[in-house]
Amino acid sequence: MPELPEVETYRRILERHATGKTIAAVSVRDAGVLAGVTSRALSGALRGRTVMGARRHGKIVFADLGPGPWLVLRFGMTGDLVPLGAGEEPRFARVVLRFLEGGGLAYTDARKFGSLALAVSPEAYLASGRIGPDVLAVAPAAFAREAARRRAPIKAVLLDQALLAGVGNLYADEALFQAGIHPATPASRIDAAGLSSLHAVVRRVIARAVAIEADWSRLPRRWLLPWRDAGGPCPHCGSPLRRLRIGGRTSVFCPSKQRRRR
DNA sequence: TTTCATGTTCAGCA
DNA sequence: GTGCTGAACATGAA
Repeated sequence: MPELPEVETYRRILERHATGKTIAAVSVRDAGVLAGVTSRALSGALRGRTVMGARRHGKIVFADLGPGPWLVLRFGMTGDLVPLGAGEEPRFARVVLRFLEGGGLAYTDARKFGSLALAVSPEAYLASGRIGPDVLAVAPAAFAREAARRRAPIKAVLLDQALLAGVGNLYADEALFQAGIHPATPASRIDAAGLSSLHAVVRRVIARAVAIEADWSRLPRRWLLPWRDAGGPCPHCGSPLRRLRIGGRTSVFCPSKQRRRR
């Protein structure tokens, strides 16, 4: 279940369960999740290396293995990172790492939209893809300036990883809900102050979700997300929530709180 | 059986 | 070249 808050919990899992440990074995159960590397090359590059730590940028996790290439983990729609005891192997495990000291980690991904890759460094990897600054790190003015020249719906702009890395479909809906902005509003129709405050809302929403470790049972009941799937009433005004397809993704919003502008 | 899905990428069009 | 939209990817769950 990976947007930035979920991916941050994966980073912590990696840090907690792998830091200081040495990779003894790499089992690729489905090479379909490997990007730009063969099973053999991945195993060769990882075996014998010690995990020094883990970084995150947007929805991407980088495992620091000391001198040599970094391991890059992306989670697609259904990726997860699962700590393993001896002999365990979860459903949908695609790659399994076992540590010399015992235990292991499984990279699971039912739909296989995620990927594992090797990179010279996080910086090199990010520069070669089109990944913008992490949403928790970028300055509001920079976001407002960029977004103001887009004519696409604000919802699509929030999801553009080249502009803001880390915002996904669900938290984008939450932020627009809290900001009172209709998801189909052309970004260029929102003034600078509106874009800046939207940016602040996005950061607050994502920071809060990180703080509760992306545990949805702990989401505030006044948020949209607990009610989003049920199509249930707006937690503020009771209006039936509405759904709309924007930029190929489903948007859920409150038609009364988020009025359409054009 | 059909529809939908927390992401990314690419072809095609204006 | 630029910006935008929609399809495709592979698969499980409702």
